[in-house]
Order: sequence, then structure tokens, then C-alpha cells
Amino acid sequence: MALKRLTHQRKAVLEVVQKARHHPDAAWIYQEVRKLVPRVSLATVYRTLEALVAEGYLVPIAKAGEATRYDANLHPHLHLVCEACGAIVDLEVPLPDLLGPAQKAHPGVEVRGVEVTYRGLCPRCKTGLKG
Amino acid sequence: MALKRLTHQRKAVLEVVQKARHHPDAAWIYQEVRKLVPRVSLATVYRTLEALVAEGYLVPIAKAGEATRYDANLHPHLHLVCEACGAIVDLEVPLPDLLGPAQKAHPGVEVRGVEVTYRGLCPRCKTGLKG
DNA sequence: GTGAATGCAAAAGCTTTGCAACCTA
DNA sequence: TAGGTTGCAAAGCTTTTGCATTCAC
Repeated sequence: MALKRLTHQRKAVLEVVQKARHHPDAAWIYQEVRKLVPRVSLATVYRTLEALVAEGYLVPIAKAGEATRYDANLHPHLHLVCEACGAIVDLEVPLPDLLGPAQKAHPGVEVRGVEVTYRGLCPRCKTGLKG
Repeated sequence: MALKRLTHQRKAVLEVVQKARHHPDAAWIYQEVRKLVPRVSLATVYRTLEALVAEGYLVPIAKAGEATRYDANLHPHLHLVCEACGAIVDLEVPLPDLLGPAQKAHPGVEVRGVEVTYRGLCPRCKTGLKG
């Protein structure tokens, strides 16, 4: 499904997701979009999110047993998942080349990309547990 | 939920998961376990998997829109998700220290671990597409 | 014997889909 | 006007839960 028409609903979904700072899931996005387009349906939100992912505007973040979250930050960055509260924090870390060594070690596969995700404590939980 | 009693069902789940080489999901595990314990229920499989994850014997692998898969390979390794067929292939790549730089760049968070996942083509799809 | 674990079935979440009505280009 | 898009409701899937029964220790 491509985005051939820019409807009110899609504008609203885009706006909500791009302004969100905490990698929201579909339910949260739906609640927010309803403030802008009260009669929007959850199905439309899902369909729009699906389209935005397909077009590369959003990256889905999956976690076992939880609803999929969406990341609209197109700037290259990494995620840290808080072990205490589940929050997802953006990190910016200069990474060494991980693709070359992997490709060299495994000629049988084709390495096209890599995703790095950290585990730890978000700022709030880190200070909360220490203080 | 801990594993206080080693029942037939749990033995079977453990056996199936540890012999699997392709990171199966609960439905596949259930089918296999039924060959060993015909009257087992899917609920028991889920409960056992949950316990095994909690105990650290299994690592769940989540992917948006798909059932959770389970990885019983305790040997340190990485995953490559095939963009063509969705298969998950184990890779062994020596990685540089990723924790130090991340912790240094972001003193506000506590970095405890990191997970690296590659994207690309599995051996079958790589040769299939080329041949 | 006792409480953990099971099977069954029902329920809970999240996400997708069918279809008539609607709206954008 | 044409057909992409929507809302609604229902269905689909994965996963969880309640409860009486069973079984490992």
C-alpha cells in the first residue's frame, strides 16, 4: 500500500508520530490522532502506519509480548531499552564498521545492514534507583 | 514462574527447543512436542517457554507482526534476519567493545548490554537469487 | 499428601480484513 | 469521475488466564 493521497487522517498520523518523542505504539497514536480527527478509526491508523513503514518514514520496534512501537527519527541513532520501565531511549554513538567483519567471517550469507540495540537503564530509572 | 518440577511436558519442550536449529515459534514447538506428549496443551508450551526465558535458558526473538521465536543457543552469537524469506541465521562475529563508547557518550544512562542483529540474505536465498 | 503443573476452554490483546460509503486528485 | 481511502464491525492470530484435575516430589 503506497501513500497516493494525502488525506486528513494521514496528515494527522504523520504529525503525531513525528512529534512524539517516546516511540509510541498504535494505541497511543490512535488516541492522539483522535484529538485532531475525532472520527478516525484504529484501522486507518494501522493502515497508515503500515504504509509509512513501507515507504521508509517509520521504523517498527518489536518486543516480545508487547505492541509494536514506531520510530520516526530518521537521523541515524541507536536505541537503549530500559530494563526497569521498558522505555526506549535514543542514543547517538559512533559505531565502528560491523558489516565488513561479519561479511568476511560468513561468505555464505549476504550482509546488508545491522541493527544495534542496547539494554540498560534510562536516565529516570538510573537516578531513581541510585537516589 | 520457576521450574520447580521437571514434568514430562517440560522435558519434551526443552528437548524440542534445544534440538531445533531454526529458532522456532511456539506453534512449531507445540507441534513437535505433541509428537512426544500427544496430550500436551499449547498453554503448557507457552508457560514452559515463559519459565525457560525467565531462567535464562532461552532468548525470545521478537519481530513486528510475527510470533515470538525462541533461541536456545547459549553460545554467544549474533543473528542475521533474511530479507527474502525471514529465516534467522546464526553468525559468529568477533565484535569490538560497543558498551564502552556508548556509556562514555551517554553518561546519563546506564549501559548494561547490547544486541546486534544483521539484515541480509541467508545462504539459500543468496545462492537462489544469484544462480 | 501437597502444592506445583496440566489440559481445556474461554478470554484478552493486537492487528488485519471485507465492504459500502466517501473523498482526493 | 475514478479509484484510492475511510469507518465500522467482524474476524484472525498470538498469547494469557481461570479452574478443576493430575502428578512430581
